[in-house]
Amino acid sequence: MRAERSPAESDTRDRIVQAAAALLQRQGYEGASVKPIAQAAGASVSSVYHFFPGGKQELAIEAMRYGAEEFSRVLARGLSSSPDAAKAVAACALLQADTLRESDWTDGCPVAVTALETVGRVPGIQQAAIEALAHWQGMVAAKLETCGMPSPTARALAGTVIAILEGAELLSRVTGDDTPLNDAAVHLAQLVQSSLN
Amino acid sequence: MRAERSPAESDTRDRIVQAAAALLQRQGYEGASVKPIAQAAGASVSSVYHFFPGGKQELAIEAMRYGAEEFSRVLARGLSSSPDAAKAVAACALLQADTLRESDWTDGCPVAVTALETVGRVPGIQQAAIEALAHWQGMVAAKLETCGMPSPTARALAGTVIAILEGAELLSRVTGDDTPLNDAAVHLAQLVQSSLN
DNA sequence: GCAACATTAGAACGAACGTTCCAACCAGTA
DNA sequence: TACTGGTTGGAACGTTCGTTCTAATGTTGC
Repeated sequence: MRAERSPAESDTRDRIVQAAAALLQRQGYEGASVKPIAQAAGASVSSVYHFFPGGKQELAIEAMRYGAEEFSRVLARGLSSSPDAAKAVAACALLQADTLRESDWTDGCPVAVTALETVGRVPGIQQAAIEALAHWQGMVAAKLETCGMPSPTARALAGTVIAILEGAELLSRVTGDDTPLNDAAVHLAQLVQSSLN
Repeated sequence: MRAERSPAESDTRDRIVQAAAALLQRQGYEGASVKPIAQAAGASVSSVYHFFPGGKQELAIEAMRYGAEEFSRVLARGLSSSPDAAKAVAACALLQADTLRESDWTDGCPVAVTALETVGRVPGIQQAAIEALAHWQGMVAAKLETCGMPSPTARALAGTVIAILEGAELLSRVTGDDTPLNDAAVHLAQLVQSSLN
């Protein structure tokens, strides 16, 4: 019937990537082992190695890319929520707080843990993390420029905005309390506002 | 001769804790295994289990406390570097950038990776992380209050200050570039300054 | 010297790790 | 029906994990 690619198998590959992304952001690279990933995806270990001949490392890189895109969409939604960059950036923090709270403090940034854990030891993962962070920074910088901020200033501030989001998420996840992210939202707006003057 | 406690054995215990702290912040909880820790400490595995009957978990908790105190000293040095809270907080970021750069991006926050990795799964570690973060936040808040900021405002802002430090360190470590921390220093000063008005 | 003690080296444990392999399973095509 | 090629289940590989155990090793007080 379908002549897309195959009957329904490529669906398995997607499930594996999603399950890997979920486990990676909860337990990190070393903590998320292959068997539980396959189990969570409703697949078998052989399927994992069939679709990812590069093994766990290749899967982790693709899972990180997948998670990074998901996070990009959340960021995009927050950034487009208001023409005012200060309000938009604050909305990102609040959106993140919602996502995090509703998922019992599990669905956060898919890059932080895995990247920190493997810095300088798994180049492919580090590279994927760098690209994700740069992409997010670019998104925020673009928003800031639409409000008249000069490009270099915007890039630097965007970096700190990402840093605040990452740091506040860390605090919120560890303490199991969304106060840090909510406070960060206020301070983000304040910082951006004072930079636009 | 010495009647302190014992001849030189408790020195071994300290070395184990230090080695564990170092490996934990580089590779996280799952990534830092017991044998390499003992090896790095110049001790044997039996010594680890002799001093820490609770095993890896007990060792990790104490190592995190040790690392957290070290980080507290860096923070204290930065905070006392200027009577102006804005400048003092910025100095913390620059100090962190120095430490990180000089150690080839390894000696950073001893809490972030391990805590994120074990959120909701190793209560003892999470608790130690919460205490460390709260302590640092308290230090920053105290500094802000000396500049006349009301206590609740200071506490909230101090939380975001810690978040920025953590987030910027994440970016710097992953990218291997101290630009995020240097930019964060500028924005930290700016944020605190605008909050003091 | 000897007994009592804390400390250590090294082997050993079962469990879990990432990975590989092969036999069975399906589609779709002839 | 047979054949083909992508997909899967399950067993098996060697390695490493955290942990335990037993001797041997100091070191301290008598």
